[in-house]
Amino acid sequence: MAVTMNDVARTAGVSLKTVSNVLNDYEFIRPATKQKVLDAIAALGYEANLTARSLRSGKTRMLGLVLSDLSAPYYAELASRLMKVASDRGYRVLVEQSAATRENELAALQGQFRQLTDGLLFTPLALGPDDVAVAQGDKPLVLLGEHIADPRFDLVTMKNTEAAHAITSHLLASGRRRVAVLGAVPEDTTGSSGLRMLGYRQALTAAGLDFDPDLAVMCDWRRDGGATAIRQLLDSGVQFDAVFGLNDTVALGAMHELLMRGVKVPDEVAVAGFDDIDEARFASPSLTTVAPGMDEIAERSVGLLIDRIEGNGATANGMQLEAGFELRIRDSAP
Amino acid sequence: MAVTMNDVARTAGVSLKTVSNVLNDYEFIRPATKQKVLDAIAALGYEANLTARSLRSGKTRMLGLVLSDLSAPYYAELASRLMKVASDRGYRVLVEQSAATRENELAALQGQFRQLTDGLLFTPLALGPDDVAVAQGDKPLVLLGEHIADPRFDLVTMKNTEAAHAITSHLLASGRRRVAVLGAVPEDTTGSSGLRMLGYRQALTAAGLDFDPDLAVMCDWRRDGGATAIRQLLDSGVQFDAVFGLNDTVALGAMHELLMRGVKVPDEVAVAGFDDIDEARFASPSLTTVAPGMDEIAERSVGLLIDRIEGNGATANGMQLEAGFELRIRDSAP
DNA sequence: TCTTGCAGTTACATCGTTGCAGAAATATCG
DNA sequence: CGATATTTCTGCAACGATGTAACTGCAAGA
Repeated sequence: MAVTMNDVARTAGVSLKTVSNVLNDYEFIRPATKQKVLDAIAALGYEANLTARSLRSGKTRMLGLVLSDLSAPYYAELASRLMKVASDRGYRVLVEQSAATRENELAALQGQFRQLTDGLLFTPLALGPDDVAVAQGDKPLVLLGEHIADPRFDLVTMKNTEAAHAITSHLLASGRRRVAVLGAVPEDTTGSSGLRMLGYRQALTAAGLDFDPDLAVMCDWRRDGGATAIRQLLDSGVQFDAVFGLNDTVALGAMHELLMRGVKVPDEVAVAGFDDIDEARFASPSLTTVAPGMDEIAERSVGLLIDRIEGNGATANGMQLEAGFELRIRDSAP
Repeated sequence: MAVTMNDVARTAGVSLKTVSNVLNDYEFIRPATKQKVLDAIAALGYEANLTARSLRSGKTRMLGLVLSDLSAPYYAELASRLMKVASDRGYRVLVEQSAATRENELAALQGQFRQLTDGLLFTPLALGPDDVAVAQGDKPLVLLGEHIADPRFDLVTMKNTEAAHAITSHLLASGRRRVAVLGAVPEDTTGSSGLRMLGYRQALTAAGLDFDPDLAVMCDWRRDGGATAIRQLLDSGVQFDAVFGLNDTVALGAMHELLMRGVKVPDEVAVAGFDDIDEARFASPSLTTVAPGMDEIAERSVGLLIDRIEGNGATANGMQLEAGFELRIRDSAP
C-alpha cells in the first residue's frame, strides 16, 4: 500500500489536516511544525494521491486535446508543443482521436473524456457551431485551428485566408497562371479548407484571373490524397503549371506523384503547401509553404485555456486569437 | 452539480448499492429491478464519475506511454495506433514526452505519472536495465522497441539486428561497397542503434567486407541530424556509394542533403532507412526501408500490458515478443 | 482579572464510488 | 411444514484527500 497523508501525520506527530495544510501552503503554520511534516514526507517518500485530490477538488489538472488523427504530422507536431507548454504550467494533456466523425467529436465533448479533463482543446472537423454550443458543457473549451465564426467560443486560429492568399499570390507572381488547388471540400466555407480556398480565389481575382473549377480537386488531407488528386488531374488532361496543396501532406503527396510521372518540379509545375511541417524543409525539392505560427498557437491556446480554468482572464465573451504567418519560399516554388 | 448514483437510486426507488450492482453487472438482480435502474439512468443522463471509481477501485483504465518526442513521425504513428488498440479494449493512453533524458525517464517511471495509469508502455532511451529494475514499482510495465536484454521485464520489440542485416545486405547485393551508416551511438550495444549497427556489421562481414569506422557517423535521429551527418561525410572526403540511415528521418535528411549537393540518388549513392514511416513512401525518390511490424507491436504490447493489468496471462517471468519485419524496396535503393 | 482576537491546530464531514457483511425474500429439500 | 440454501437487495465503511467549523493557547486591550 502506498504512503498516505495519514502515515505522514502519524510520524510527524500532527493531525492529518496539518499535513494537508503544509502541502497546500496554508499561511499559519509554525515553521517548526512545517519542518516536522516536511521531514516526515521526505522520510516516508510520500506523494500525494492525485485521484483522491481530484475527487475532492473536482480538478484533474489535465487538458483534453481532441483531434482527428495523431499520426498526421501537423497534429503530431502541434500535440507535442501543446504538451510542452501545458507541462510548464503544471498540466498534462490527454489526447483523443476523433477520426473526424461527428459521433466521436460529440462523445469527446460530452462524455467521460470531458470528466477526465479540466478543459478542452478541440479541433472541430465534423461539428458546426450549433453542435458545439449544445454539447459544450460547463467546463472551459478552446477551439483550435478552425474558424467557427461564433463569438460564443474561445478560438485560437491562424490566418487561413490571408496566408492562402499570400502563397497563391507568390505562385502567380512567379508567372504561373493555372494553379491547381488540392484538398477542396465541397460546401465548406468556414473550415480550414473553405477559408484557404477563399484566400486562393481572392488571390486569383487580385491577379485578374478567373476561378476554374476544373483546377479544384477534392481529396483527403493526406499524402495519398494528394497523390490521387494529381493522378486525376493528369489523367483528365487539365492543364496546370502550379499546385497549391491545402496542407503540406497533400502537397507532398502531389509532388511525389508529379515526379513519379516525370513532371519536373518546379520547372514545369510549382508546388506549394500549407503548415510548414518539419518534413517540408527536407523534401526534395524542399517544399514552399506557409508557417502558420504553430508555436504561437500552442502558447496562446494553452494559456487561454488554463486562464479560463483557473478563473483568470474572466472575459464573458469568447476570445478570438489569430496567430501570424510567414511564407517559407523554398525550391518547389521559388 | 452532476448526477450521482444517489440521484439514480432515489428516482429508481432502490438503494445506492443496487445501482452500483447494476452498473457492475452483478449477477443476482431481478430483471425488473435492473430495468428500473437503467430507466432512471437514462432519464437522468447519469454517467459514472471516473475519478471516484478510480479512487475506490485503484484503477484508472489509463495506460501510460513514455517516449522521447511525440513529434517524431515514428512515435506519432506508433502512439496513434497504440491509442486505437487501447481504445478497443476500453483503455485510454496518456502520453509523456521524456526528451530521452535520464531524469525525465525516471520521473515517468516513479512519479505521479505512474499513479495516473494502470500500466506503462515505456521506451527506455536513457535508462539501462538496472535503473528500470530499481524504479519499476509494482504496476505492470512493458518495454517498447528497445532491447533491454533482461528476463525480468516484458518487452515488445522488433528484429532490429536481422532487419538491419537484411537491408544492408540489400544495399550490398546491388553492388554497393562503401555503405555509410548514420545515427551511430558510441558505446551503445543494446539500444536500437547498437542492435542495428550490429546487423549492419554482420552484413558487411557476410559479404566479406571490413567495417570502416570512417563510414559510421553519429547524429541525432532526426532529419537535420541526417543532413548534418551527410555534410560531414562529404566535407571530410570519405568515399561512399550508399547510406543506411538508422531510422527513416535520418535517411530522409541525408537524402535531402545529398540531392541538395547534386549527388544523384540512387545512381551515385543509394539511400535506405528503417521504420517505414508513411513519409518514406512519398519521398522523392521514394525511400527504401524496412517495416518493423508496427501494427503487430501496437497490438501485442497493448495486449500484453492489459493482460498483465487484468491479471490474465500471469506468467511470472518477462515475456519477450519480437514483431516480424519486411523490406520495402523502393527507388532510393532499388 | 476578564474579555477579545488571532495564530496554530484539530475533528469531522464530504467528494462518488465499490467491497464486505448481512438482512430480507424466495426457493429447495427431507 | 420447518429448516436450509439460494437469490435479491441493503447499510456501512472505506479509498485519500480537502473544506468547514471549532477548539486551544497566548497576547493585547479594557
